[in-house]
Amino acid sequence: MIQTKDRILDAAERLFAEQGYSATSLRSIIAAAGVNLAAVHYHFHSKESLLEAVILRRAEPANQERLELLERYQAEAGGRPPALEKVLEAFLIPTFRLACDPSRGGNVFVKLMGRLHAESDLLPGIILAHFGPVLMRFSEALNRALPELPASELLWRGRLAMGTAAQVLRDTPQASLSTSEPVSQEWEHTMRRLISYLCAGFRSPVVPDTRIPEVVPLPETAPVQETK
Amino acid sequence: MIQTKDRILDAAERLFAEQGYSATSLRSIIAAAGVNLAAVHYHFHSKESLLEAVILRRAEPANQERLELLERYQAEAGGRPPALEKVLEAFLIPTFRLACDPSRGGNVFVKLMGRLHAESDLLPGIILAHFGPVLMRFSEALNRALPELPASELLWRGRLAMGTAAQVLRDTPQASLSTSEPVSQEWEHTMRRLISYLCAGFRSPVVPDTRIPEVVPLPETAPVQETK
DNA sequence: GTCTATAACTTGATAGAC
DNA sequence: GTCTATCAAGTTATAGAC
Repeated sequence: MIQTKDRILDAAERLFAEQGYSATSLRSIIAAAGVNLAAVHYHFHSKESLLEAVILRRAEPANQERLELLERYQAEAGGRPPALEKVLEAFLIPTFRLACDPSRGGNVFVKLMGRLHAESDLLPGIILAHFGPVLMRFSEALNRALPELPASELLWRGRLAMGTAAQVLRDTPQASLSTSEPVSQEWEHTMRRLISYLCAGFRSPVVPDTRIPEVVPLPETAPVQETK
Repeated sequence: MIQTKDRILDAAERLFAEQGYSATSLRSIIAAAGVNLAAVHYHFHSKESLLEAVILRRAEPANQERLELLERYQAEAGGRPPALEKVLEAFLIPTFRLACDPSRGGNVFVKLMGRLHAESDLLPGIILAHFGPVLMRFSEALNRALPELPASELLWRGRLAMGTAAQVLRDTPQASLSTSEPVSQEWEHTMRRLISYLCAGFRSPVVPDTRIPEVVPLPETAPVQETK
C-alpha cells in the first residue's frame, strides 16, 4: 500500500495545480488523500512546506536531467556552443517527459508549475533558490548560442520564453494521460512546435532604443573640462 | 472627496494584483480603502462580483479602443487586410496605454490581468464573456494577416502570444508610475520589443505533424448507404 | 505514525440601528 | 448609504491519547 506521505503529496499536487495554492485548503487535500489532518502537519510541518515538498519531489530530478542533457549537447558540439534549439531542448525535454509520465505526476505537475509561475510573487523564495543553479547554467548557454544579442535583451527574452512555456503547460488538456506508455508522441509534437516558436522569438530583430536618454546633471563641483 | 465605491475598487484592484484573488481577503481591502466592511457588500453584493467590477471598469473602455483601432487600421489598409504588426498593435496599444496612465490604474491593472490569466480556471466565465467579441474580431484579423497558417496552429500561437504578453504585464516593474504624464516612452519601447518578438513567433515555420493517425474502426453494424 | 479533539483565528456574508 | 455587531463556516496548527 502506498505510504501516507506520498498520498498527501499526490493529492496536494493535483489540487494545487487545479485550484492554485491559496485557494486550496489542507482539508480538501486530506479529504482527497483519505488521510488525517494531523498527518499533514506530522510529515510536512506547514502548508507552505508541503508546497515546497510537492515541487522538490519532481523538480529536483528534472533539474538534474536538464543539466545532464545540456552537458551532453555541449560535448556533442565538440567545443563549440550548442545551437539555440539544442539549449531549449535540454531544458524542455525533462519538462515534457514529466508531463507524459503518469508515474511522475503526469500533466498535473507541469500544470502546477505553469500556475505557480504566475502566482509566485507570494511564493517562498526558497523554492526559486532550487532553480537558481539551473537557470544560471542555461542563461550562460543561451548567451553563447546568441552572442550577438545584448545581455539585457537576452534576459528579457528568456523571461518571455518562460512565460510562453508556462502558458503551454497550463492549458494543454490532460488528454492522453490514461493512454499507453509512450504517450510522448503528442507531447513530442507540442514541444517541437513550441521550440520552433521560441527560437523565432529569440532570433527576432532587436528594436533599437529610441528613448531620449535621461540627462544626468553633473555634480556642481565638476571641473569644466571633464564634459569633453 | 472620492466616492467610497471608487476607493474600494482602487484598493481591490491593487491588492488582487499584488496577491491574487483568493489570497486577498475583503478585510484587507477595506483596511486599505479605509471603509467599512458592510460597504463592500452594499455596493458589490459579493467578493466575486467585486472582482468583476474591478475588471470591467478598465476592460470595457480598453476593449472599445481595441476595436476602434483595429477598424481604423483596416480602413487605412484600404480593403487589404492590415499587417500582423498592425493587428498586434491594435490590441496592445490600449493595454499599454492603461499601463502608463496613473488615473486609470496604471501598472496595477495590467498586472492584475496578467495574473488572472493564469488564475482564471476558477474565474467566473462571465468575465471572459466580456472579452469574447474582441477576441473573435482579432482572431479573424490574425487569420487574414496570416492566410497561410492553418487555423489550429494560429489559435495555438494566439494563446502563446497571450501568455507572453501576460508575462510582460506581470513582471514589468512599477517603475515610472510616479514620473510625468507621457510616461509612455518606456512602455512604447517595451511594446515595440514585444511586438517584434511576437511577430517572429507567429511567422515561425510550422512543424509538420509526424504522428501516426489513430485508426478509427468502422462500426460493425453500419449499413453502407445510411451514413450520408 | 496515526488518530481525536480542540484551540485560536480568519473568512465571506447579513441583520438592523442610525 | 454607512455603521456596529454578529453569525456560521472554514482556516491552519497543536496537544496529547493510543
